[in-house]
Formats: sequence, C-alpha cells, structure tokens
Amino acid sequence: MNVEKILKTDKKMPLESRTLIHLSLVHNKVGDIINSTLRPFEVSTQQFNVLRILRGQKGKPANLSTLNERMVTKMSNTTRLVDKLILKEYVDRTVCPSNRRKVEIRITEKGEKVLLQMDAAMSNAEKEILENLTESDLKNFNELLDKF
Amino acid sequence: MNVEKILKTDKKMPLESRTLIHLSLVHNKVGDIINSTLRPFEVSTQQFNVLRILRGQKGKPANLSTLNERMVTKMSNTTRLVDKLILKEYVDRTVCPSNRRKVEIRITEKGEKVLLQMDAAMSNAEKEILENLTESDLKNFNELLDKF
DNA sequence: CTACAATTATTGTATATACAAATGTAAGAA
DNA sequence: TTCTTACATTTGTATATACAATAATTGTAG
Repeated sequence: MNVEKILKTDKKMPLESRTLIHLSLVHNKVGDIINSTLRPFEVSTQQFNVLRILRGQKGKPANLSTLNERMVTKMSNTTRLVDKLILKEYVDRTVCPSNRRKVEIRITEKGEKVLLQMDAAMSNAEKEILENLTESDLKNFNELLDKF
Repeated sequence: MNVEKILKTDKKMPLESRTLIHLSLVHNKVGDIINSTLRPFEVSTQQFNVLRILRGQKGKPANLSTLNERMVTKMSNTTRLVDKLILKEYVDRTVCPSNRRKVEIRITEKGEKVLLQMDAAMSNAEKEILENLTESDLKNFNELLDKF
C-alpha cells in the first residue's frame, strides 16, 4: 500500500501526517476485507465481536457493561446490536435475577454453530490481510502500536 | 496502549488476531482525538479532509470524483459532505461549463481562514498522538503499514 | 442523426452510530 | 419508611454511512 499513489498526489507529506493517514488507509482496507468476509453471514464486525466475547464467557452470561468494556461501541449501540443478534437467534437476553437492572446475555447453540463457520472464514481473511508480514514484522508492529 | 488491559482479558491471543484488534484500537483512539480536536470547529474529519484537498488544489477546482479518489468515503456521501460545507460557506459548487455532468468545487476565503485555525489545532493533536514515537519509529511504522 | 452505452453526480432508503434524555431498579441517608 | 442518589440499560433523535436506483449529460456505433 503506497499512500501517495492511493491519494493520487506527489506532494511530500510531513512524516507525522503521513503516518496518521497511512494508518487510516490500512484500517479501512482491513475493515473492508473483514466486512466482506462476514457479509455472507449477515453480521457486522461488531456483531461478530459480541458473539466472540460471549463464547469466551464459556456459559457464564455477560451483561451489557461487560460487552461494552471489551468493544469499541457506545452503550446505547450495544443494546441495539444485541437486539439484532436476538432477532437472528444467535444470543438470548434475560433479566438478571439477582439485580434486575442488569441483563444476562448468552450465546445460543445456533449462535455457536454459525460462529464456528465465521471463524474459519475470518481466519482465511486474516491470513490474506497479513500475508506480506513475517512473524517478526508482526511483533515489531505490535510494539509500535503499543506506543500510541 | 495495552491490548489485553483494554479488552480486560488475560487470554493469550494469536499474534495475527491480536495485531488486527490492536490496529483497530489504535485507529479508534486516534480517531477520537482527531474528532474532539475538530469538534469546536463543527466539522467532521471527512469535512476537514475535503477542505485540505481543496486547498491543495490551489485555486484549481476539484470535481466530486477527484475528491473521492483522495478520500475514503463513497461517492454519494461526498455529495452530502460537500452540501454541508456549502451550508457553512466553506466551499462553493458550480456546474462545470465544459462538461455539465461535472461540478467544480472550490474552497472559499472563509473556508481557507477557518482551515488555518484547524491546522494549528490538528498539528497539536498530531504531536500529542505521536508523542511516544521517535522519527525512526515512525519510519519503521510506515514501512510496516506498506506491507498491508 | 439516432439509439445506446458510459460518465458524473444526486437522491432514496435502510442501517449504523453518537449523544442526551428517560426508564426502571437498587442502595443508602434522614 | 420516604427521599435522594447512583446504577444499568433503553429509547429518542440527529447525523453519518452504505448501497442501489435514478437523473442528466456526453460519447459513440451504426
């Protein structure tokens, strides 16, 4: 990915701005690939993330705040995100008996099943996205990301 | 930025997935800072980008496809993005006389003026975002981004 | 010249997201 | 108890974005 070519400019950009633009371009490219990987399953990236988090709970239900902590979205969106997953019967939501302000969200059998299929597709997508990076590149890259 | 801490998990993630999540987290953080930097000026990041591109044209008008090429948005959104900038009187749009399918979009005096103020704010934001990265980090980082 | 295809931009519509306000529940003080 | 405050989630609303359909103009084959 060449920034100048994509932006169709030959102007010399300051390294700082160039870095942030570059980051954005890469993020977009990655996002596009992930979106189109998940499209056949009719879930968004965020919905996929919710499903993964719920599976990680290993039966233990998650409430909205927990989901929120581990995601990028805002609270209000998480509610509606879960609404959509419920419609697809991938998760269920019940009021928490010990504290009725809270909700308990769990992945369903059906949810687990489709999630497995998504995993396979996503794993391929990841390989495709990162095909030009060696393991040492990846480590290096993560270290740099840590500095942000 | 520590991925595991942010996701509040102690699970060992595969390096590949971790990298993509890490990238997303950093991108979000950067986006948040940029958004709040631009908020006082009541423009979105995309609107800011349009203004910068138009200034780069140095008087030469840009049409929608040109803007599009240099941005991440879709065509239809660019139309509405420009609509909003016109409302603020930061740009103007006229039908291209030589090819009436096209439009000519220019930054106005007023637009140039506020853009200068935004530049100053953004330059500070950039410094803040990148304060922990050395010049060699930045070069290194850009090289790695090129591999995506 | 006419008909059809290609180009450029806009509009319609559904979905997504941000932010603030509202709802319902719990916990603590007077 | 009742009042107040804090908590967890949901709803309302404005704005943003994606994608498909449409409109307007130009280019071109016959």
